[in-house]
Amino acid sequence: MDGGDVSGAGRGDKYQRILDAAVEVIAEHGYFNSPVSSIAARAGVADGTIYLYFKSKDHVLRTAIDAVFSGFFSNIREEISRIPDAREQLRAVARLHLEGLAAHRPLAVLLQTELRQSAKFVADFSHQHMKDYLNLIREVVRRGQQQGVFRKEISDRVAAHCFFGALDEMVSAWVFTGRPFEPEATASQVLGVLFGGIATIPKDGRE
Amino acid sequence: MDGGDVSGAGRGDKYQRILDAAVEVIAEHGYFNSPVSSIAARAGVADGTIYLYFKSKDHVLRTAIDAVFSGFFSNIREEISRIPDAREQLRAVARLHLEGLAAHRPLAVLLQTELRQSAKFVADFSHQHMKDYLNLIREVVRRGQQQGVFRKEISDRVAAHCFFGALDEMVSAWVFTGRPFEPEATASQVLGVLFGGIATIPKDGRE
Amino acid sequence: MDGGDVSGAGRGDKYQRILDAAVEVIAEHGYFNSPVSSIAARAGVADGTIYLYFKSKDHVLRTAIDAVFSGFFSNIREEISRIPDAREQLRAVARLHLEGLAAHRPLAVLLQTELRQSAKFVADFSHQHMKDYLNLIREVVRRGQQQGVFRKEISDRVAAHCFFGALDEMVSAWVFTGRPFEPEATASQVLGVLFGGIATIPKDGRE
Amino acid sequence: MDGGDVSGAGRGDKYQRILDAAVEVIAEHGYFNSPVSSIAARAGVADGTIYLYFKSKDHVLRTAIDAVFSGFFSNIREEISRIPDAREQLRAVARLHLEGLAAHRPLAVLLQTELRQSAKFVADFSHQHMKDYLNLIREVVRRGQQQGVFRKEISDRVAAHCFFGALDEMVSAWVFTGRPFEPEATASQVLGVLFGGIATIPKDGRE
DNA sequence: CATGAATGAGCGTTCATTCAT
DNA sequence: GATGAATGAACGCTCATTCAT
Repeated sequence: MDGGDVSGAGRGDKYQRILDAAVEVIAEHGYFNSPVSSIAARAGVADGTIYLYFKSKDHVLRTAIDAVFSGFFSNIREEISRIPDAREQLRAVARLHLEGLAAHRPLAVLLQTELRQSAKFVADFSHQHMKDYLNLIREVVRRGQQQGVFRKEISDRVAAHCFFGALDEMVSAWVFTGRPFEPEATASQVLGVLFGGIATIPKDGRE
Repeated sequence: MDGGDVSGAGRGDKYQRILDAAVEVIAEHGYFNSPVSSIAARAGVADGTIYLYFKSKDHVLRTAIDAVFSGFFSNIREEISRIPDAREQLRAVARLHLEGLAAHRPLAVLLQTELRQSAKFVADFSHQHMKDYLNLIREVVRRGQQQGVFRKEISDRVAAHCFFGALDEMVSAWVFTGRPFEPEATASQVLGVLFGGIATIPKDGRE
Repeated sequence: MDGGDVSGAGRGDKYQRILDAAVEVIAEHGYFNSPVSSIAARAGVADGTIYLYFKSKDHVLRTAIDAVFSGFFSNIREEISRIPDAREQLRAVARLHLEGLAAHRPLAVLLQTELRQSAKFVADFSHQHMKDYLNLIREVVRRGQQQGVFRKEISDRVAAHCFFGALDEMVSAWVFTGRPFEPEATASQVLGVLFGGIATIPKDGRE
Repeated sequence: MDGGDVSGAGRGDKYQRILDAAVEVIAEHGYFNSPVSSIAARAGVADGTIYLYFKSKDHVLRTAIDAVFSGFFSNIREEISRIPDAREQLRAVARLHLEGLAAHRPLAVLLQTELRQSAKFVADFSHQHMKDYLNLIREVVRRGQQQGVFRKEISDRVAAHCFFGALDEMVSAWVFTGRPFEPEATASQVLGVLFGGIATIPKDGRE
């Protein structure tokens, strides 16, 4: 495009404005309750303009989510690559996950809601992102097991799901309640639970 | 119009058939891709009949979900009340949670997807169920802490979220991948992680 | 046709009313300039009602035209079957063709215009009807040649096209000018030209 | 900007390129399925450029057709003026008509289809051309009647319509079937039918 | 002259809901 | 109660046309 300025109403940054508007509007009302006209209005463009940049309403949402995941992944991978210890890697993932979403609530809302829509939408599209993310976590878990810092008797798959599920739930709780959210502290607490476990006496799965 | 709700199982089984049909159809195609006429057809009733029992399409879904949660809760509460040990109580919750959903895939699909539609829907409606469920888990955690079997230094809120999030994620993984699911074994694995933690050396949050 | 159902706004004949309305509206404004809403309004039904009876706007037009052709064909075939002489058969075709269209101007307009739309529409659909009609005429021509009443040295294909083309043009002239039309007299004149030819001296193709 | 095809093709031929592109594109997809942007793309100009030369999409098509008819007429008039015999004049018209369209299939398609779009379009616009053409033919017929080579008892109007209708149908048959077309031979066959008639015994309108 | 991004009215179609039977 | 034909508002999307560059 042309050199876009940030001059308020914006000039040449329609593409990004549409993406942002879509995330906001859909986060507020849901995908199927968000007419294209609402997204256009929020973005400050005409309805038809959206179709100059995207093939369909669907495509707008997919693009927005793809962009988020891409940025998210490359960010995490980069940070992780600089950390040798698997425990610290997992800690970094937790922090980045929570910080990333805490920084942009509409996005978090969207990820906790629309991403889990009807089978078709999720299966065809966002499921791949989920798999990628989970695989990344599994790798870290396996690395920790090789390093001897994570217990070998637990499944890396299950551990990764528990880890992701716990983080995801913390975000959901925030998103659906709206209470203040402190990503750093939350990450710390979640890791406290997941690393050390809930039980006092190492009775379960721990001899 | 409807003059209140149809008390109990009602006369004909149409009421229940509509609920079942709604769960199935919506699980397959999603809420917004499930015309009322499809639900009616699946239930074997006329379109208009649905409005004799429910005041809107929305109401059908809400009622179905309410029924599920109610049954789920009373079931869990009853089972738990017979168990003295908090660890065993949590174990029972995990088992019932996974078994309950494993036994009825369409329901599981619906809970993992449609329940999280738009923030508004969740906030207005299903969030209350979630809160009830989480409170139930928190109570168990606190009981365990009093009993000395769960570590006192972790937040019961965080522990409950981690526990629920982990279970939820296992269901999601099943729902979105379709791979065979063994609730008993899965419950056991999840508890292995959550009770004992991932880490070997009690470094984190554990002295 | 139209002079029939004057009985109030009509009740259960919506199917036919939609077809009639479609023919009228499309004849007046053309297929692409006739919104479904206009057809619905003319038929005295709601927009959505049209989709209870037809799959699409396209389908309405196809159905109308199919009905016309079907009625037209069976009518012509029946009349022809009772006539032994090929010349009289051709005469009957001409008369029925012109009378049939003269009796329902909107239909004639539609056949002279929309039926010849863009390649896809014509090729896929109405072309088959045309072929059937032309084949019927060719058969009559061949029969006349066998009977010795039509010249053997002319191609039945070309003769049939000339015959149809001449009739078609007479209809077009009427449709586009709006001048009064006498099907009987016109048929007679056209046959006068086609049977006897234009030329006085049998110079051309006639020895 | 684009630095495209500035070479050779010349500067100011845009007007003609747009007309040609319109004929091609509309012949392929029909008027209403041919966005202005497609015509512009085919012509190698920007969408807006079309509006520098024409005041609407409609105007492009009208202009193209006007040009065709004008060229066609002046050509026919000139050729005819050099021929004394009315039979040969008619023969020339048939040949030029068929050759002219055979030489440029997109144009033929357009004339057989889009020209007959809606009654309104035809009535408002192309009908005048048709009338001119038919009058030209009628003149030739009358001339032949005066020369004694055409039968006086047939209406020049009807004869002209039959003649034009027959030619038109031959073109339609070619356009809609796509079979190979030999204008010279076809003209000859059509004239064989129209000059000499179909019937053997001069029974009809011929004593 | 030429561009092509932007506009927004208008389209075909769907579907939650109503109501006469 | 039960039906299902009928409604009409609302949607996603297209494209003729304009206008700042």
